[in-house]
Amino acid sequence: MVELNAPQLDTVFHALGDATRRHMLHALAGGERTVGQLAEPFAISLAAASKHIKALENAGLIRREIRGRTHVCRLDPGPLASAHHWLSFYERFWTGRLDVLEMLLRAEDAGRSPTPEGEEQ
Amino acid sequence: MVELNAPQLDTVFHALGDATRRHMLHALAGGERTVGQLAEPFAISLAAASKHIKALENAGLIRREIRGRTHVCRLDPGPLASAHHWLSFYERFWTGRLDVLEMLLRAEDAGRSPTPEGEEQ
DNA sequence: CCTATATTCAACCCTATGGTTGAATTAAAC
DNA sequence: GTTTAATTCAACCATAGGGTTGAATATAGG
Repeated sequence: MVELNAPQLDTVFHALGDATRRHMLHALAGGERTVGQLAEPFAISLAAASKHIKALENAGLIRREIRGRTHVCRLDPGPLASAHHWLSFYERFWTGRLDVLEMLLRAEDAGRSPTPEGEEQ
Repeated sequence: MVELNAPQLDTVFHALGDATRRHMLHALAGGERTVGQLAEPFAISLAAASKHIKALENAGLIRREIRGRTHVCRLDPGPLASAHHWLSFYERFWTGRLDVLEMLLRAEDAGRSPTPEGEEQ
């Protein structure tokens, strides 16, 4: 999996922070879609949809292939995998694996100022 | 796990779309931190840091407890779990589980216009 | 009480974002 | 070759975002 650096995570999470774009990704999970097809469900102009698609493309979430006068988009799961992986770091906080949690906290928190003692009990 | 609705996913992903805020979350993975402690690593004003923290709080990613004159923040993993879960929908696209992928595509894509034939080979 | 500390509030600035409309581009269709 | 269709481009508008500074708030400590 490709580890995204900070600026790339910025653009990926930013792209995901919009319901229209998330909906477009979901549509693309069903296979290739043209710009027109992606725009169709929304009550916005094609130009606006085009900007959303460009944001997704910019984040690397989709790839575009120009076939004649239509632009065909397809999902590129790589950045989604990276975002998923980034979030996985915090997985121990919502699973019951408190043993792992504590170990990691000890390790990562070592060498810090007064170091608060509470540590999520 | 709490399923976040669209507006909540908006705020969560938006909050994650900033390196400063992601860094703050990472710090909070090490235990409780005050506003001052969270702000310290960054070359920004305390007011700016306060806004970032408010964005995280607004997204439900952190909780704040006011102890005297200091505000102590701690991670709330719930929304991270929801974001992670949201991304998991796409997991089949980056894992090798093409069998599952194809089944799901067939199911979800049923009843759609010309239905492109390519379907990510 | 007075002072120092921790944090927010308010006003402001600049840039980015998401939307619009109308013109431009490109290719398919006839 | 003219028309129609699929997209983008450019200019514009309003609002949100992230930053600043200076004043306000509230509490801890002498």
